[in-house]
Amino acid sequence: MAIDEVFKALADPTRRRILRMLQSGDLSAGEIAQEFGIRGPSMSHHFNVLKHADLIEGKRDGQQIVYSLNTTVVQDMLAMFMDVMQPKKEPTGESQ
Amino acid sequence: MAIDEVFKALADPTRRRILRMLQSGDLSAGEIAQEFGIRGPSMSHHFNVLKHADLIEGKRDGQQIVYSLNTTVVQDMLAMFMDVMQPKKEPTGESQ
DNA sequence: GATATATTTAGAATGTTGGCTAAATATCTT
DNA sequence: AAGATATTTAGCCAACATTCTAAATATATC
Repeated sequence: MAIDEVFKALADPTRRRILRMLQSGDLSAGEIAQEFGIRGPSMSHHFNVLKHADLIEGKRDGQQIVYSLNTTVVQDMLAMFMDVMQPKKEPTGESQ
Repeated sequence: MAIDEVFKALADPTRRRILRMLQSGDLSAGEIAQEFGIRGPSMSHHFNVLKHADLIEGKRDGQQIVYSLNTTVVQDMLAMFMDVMQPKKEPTGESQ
């Protein structure tokens, strides 16, 4: 887990939002992408950054890639931190 | 406190190291800069980013600007987080 | 007030990032 | 195996970040 990668990954609001989405459960690339006004390839890039930071993990399930949070101690702290800074919402939670 | 500014500020290893240095007490711009192989103006830029993120505060004392951590709740969490990720050292602590 | 020291501001150079489109790959269905 | 759907890879470009040098500002000292 390269600390530099983690902080760089967190520097982007889109990626932080992806992490927050995954806090409520696993989601496919498409399900995540849907919530953003961003094309697939750009989303794919964000997934890659998060994977390299070891913050998420992707598993193929049929045609889709299902992403899940890597919940190690550090990443739990991170989740905590992100909750303090910006609580996640219930319904179609969206802000930043 | 703009969350986006905070995460961007933390994205740079030089700035994280500045924060860690200040965890042990206030330091002047020069004292901080001394520890890095980076010119004054570049350091000044980093101080600015940290100030805008409301993570540090600078007060003039004679010819020098003395910087100190802004220790609010969030920033304490941040310190905690950074300690987990990368404990600070005692003597001429350096690694980052 | 002239000179020295500490820091910042301004502006340029270079590298990185985040978005895009087009094309490739993988899987599923017919 | 042809076509549809989901995702990634490759390559491009504009915007932003990090560093630099030169010059400006602020304070201290002679």
